[in-house]
Amino acid sequence: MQRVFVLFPVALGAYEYLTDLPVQVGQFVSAPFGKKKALGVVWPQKSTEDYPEEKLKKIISVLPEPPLPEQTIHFVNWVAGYTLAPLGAVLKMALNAEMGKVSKKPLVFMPPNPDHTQIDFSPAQLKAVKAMQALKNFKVALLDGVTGSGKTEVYFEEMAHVLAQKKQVLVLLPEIILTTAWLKRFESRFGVTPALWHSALTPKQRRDTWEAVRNGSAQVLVGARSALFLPFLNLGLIVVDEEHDPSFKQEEGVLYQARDMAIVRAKLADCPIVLASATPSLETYTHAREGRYLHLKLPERYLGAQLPETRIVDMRKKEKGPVLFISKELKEALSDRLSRHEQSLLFLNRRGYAPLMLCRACGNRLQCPYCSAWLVEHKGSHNLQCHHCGYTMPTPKECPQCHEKDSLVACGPGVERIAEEVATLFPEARIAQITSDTLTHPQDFLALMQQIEQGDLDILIGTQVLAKGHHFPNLTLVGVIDADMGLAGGDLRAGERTFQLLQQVMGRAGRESKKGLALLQSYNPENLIINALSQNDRTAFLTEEMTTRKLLNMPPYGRLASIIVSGRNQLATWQTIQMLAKKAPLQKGIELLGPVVAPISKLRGKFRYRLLVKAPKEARLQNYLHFWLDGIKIPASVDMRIDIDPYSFF
DNA sequence: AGCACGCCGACT
DNA sequence: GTCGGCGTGCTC
Repeated sequence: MQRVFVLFPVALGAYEYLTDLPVQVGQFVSAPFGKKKALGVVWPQKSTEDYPEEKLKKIISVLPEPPLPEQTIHFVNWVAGYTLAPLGAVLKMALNAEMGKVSKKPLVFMPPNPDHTQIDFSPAQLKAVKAMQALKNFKVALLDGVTGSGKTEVYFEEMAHVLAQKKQVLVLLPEIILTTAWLKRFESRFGVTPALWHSALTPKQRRDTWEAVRNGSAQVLVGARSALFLPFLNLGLIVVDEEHDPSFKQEEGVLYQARDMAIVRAKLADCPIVLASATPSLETYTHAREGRYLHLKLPERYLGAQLPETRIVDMRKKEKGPVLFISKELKEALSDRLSRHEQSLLFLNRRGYAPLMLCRACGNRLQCPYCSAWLVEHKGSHNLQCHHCGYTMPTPKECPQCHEKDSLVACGPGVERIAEEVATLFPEARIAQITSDTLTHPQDFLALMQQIEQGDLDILIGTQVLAKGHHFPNLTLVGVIDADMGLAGGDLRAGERTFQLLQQVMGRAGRESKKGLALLQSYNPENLIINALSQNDRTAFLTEEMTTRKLLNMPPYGRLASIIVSGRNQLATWQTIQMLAKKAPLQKGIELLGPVVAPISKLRGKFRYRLLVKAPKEARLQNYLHFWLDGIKIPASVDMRIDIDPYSFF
């Protein structure tokens, strides 16, 4: 009889068991757990012998399944240690498949052919390819190139190089709905489609893909952030495309930044990792500038396509009239494109018709019953929606508070309202609204791309789903309806996000031989970010942002952790966070900010409070948090979670 | 009295 | 996560 630890895919730590079976670390076992039996993994953890042997239960059986690879076990341990999430919660991400099941007809992944196509590279591309191919062991490379500079072809070449060595490649992309265009490019380069990992897979696809990654038959796997936890045996390269994209930060369950964890994963595999972006995150850019990352630059647009001319439209000088959201300049530019049969894109990162409904009679603002957020009017679906929890109600005919009839007025614009205005200005134009409401399936996206390419549409009006990765050869005008929108709120990364998003959107204009124009409607035309965008001066933005962050000891020059406490009982929740704040140990250099009410103080019926821990870069932040929080009991009705390197301050 | 529901702790 | 125990309060 020996004592072994078993970790289950639930938000707990490993538990000790007795067994006389010959078990190895990583093997899947069935064991009694609580009132039931459960599937777990034999975990490498030394027994302290302090749990009485007579209380230990026995492992029931060992599954014939091959063991979880050692690197995956190390990775789970590392991520749990870093994020302070329960070990089992991290294991759950690695076992996101029905373990133990065997498919009769498993999915077969054709191997990608590294020599399927040969590409003619520009000198800059060739230089980047050569530099990457020289990397043998762990190294981070930033592939830094403007939209259309040919980053994808460059990292495809590195993938081909790694595939030729019979090693696996992991590609992380921000949002899977956007990958259809990417997959087409992959297929024309490698002759086959790669294995995919995303939330919409069926249980069988999930199981088969998991197994194909583990046994090495899936040589290239493309996925969203959770693909990082797949059991690669023989990983030779990781690519994180659009590395700056905020969707790499997981904001639910285990809170982690997939780009950062991907670097750790590459380190464990001792292989190179490529971070690709036209607008690198400040973190990545700083590492590259200070020489820790290899900085590969692709300065020109491939085939000489030009960047758009950019102008700020000062909305403060807006003329009086019935038209509200589209300026005279933008209207004229739209009219120009229509007469030349070229396409235009109007960008507004807000779904629906209006972000707020207000009663003219009593001043009531219609709010979500579960969140401290306004309900957004959606005319298309005749309802009001909460964009935070998904609550919907039919648009009322009267004010729910004072019952005055027809007193509700829509305040502010959403995509639907812009579309309405465009339809009034240009009744003959063929318009499409493009948001996550209208694009739920990858096929919809593909169909839309086709419509755009065939020239069936004149004006596209949409949110950030339009921002990235697509090549619209006849699109020559981009109008940003509200360039200031993302800058409000004072969140640490508001400026960075706005710059990255708008730079990407503006890059949609004029990608081929036709020169594009981008118009930025702004009420803050002197704002540094708006100016940097209009001058296409990334360095100006990055320099200013780095100076500010350095001055305030904010990331990447300092470290943050957020402690979020939430619960249905407002008083108990508030008392819990106050108690936590009171018990915070003093440590030189570590600052505690708060407790404060979270910016969205109530979400899905739960009240939320937050403490921010600010520490110097070299501080042992996790150790500090353990020292502080281990052993503190909080009421079961209150949830506490820790967000290391928080992105959202909601 | 009977039971539905929500809270709360245990899980080796 | 998932279970059971237990207290509260509503209904028959």
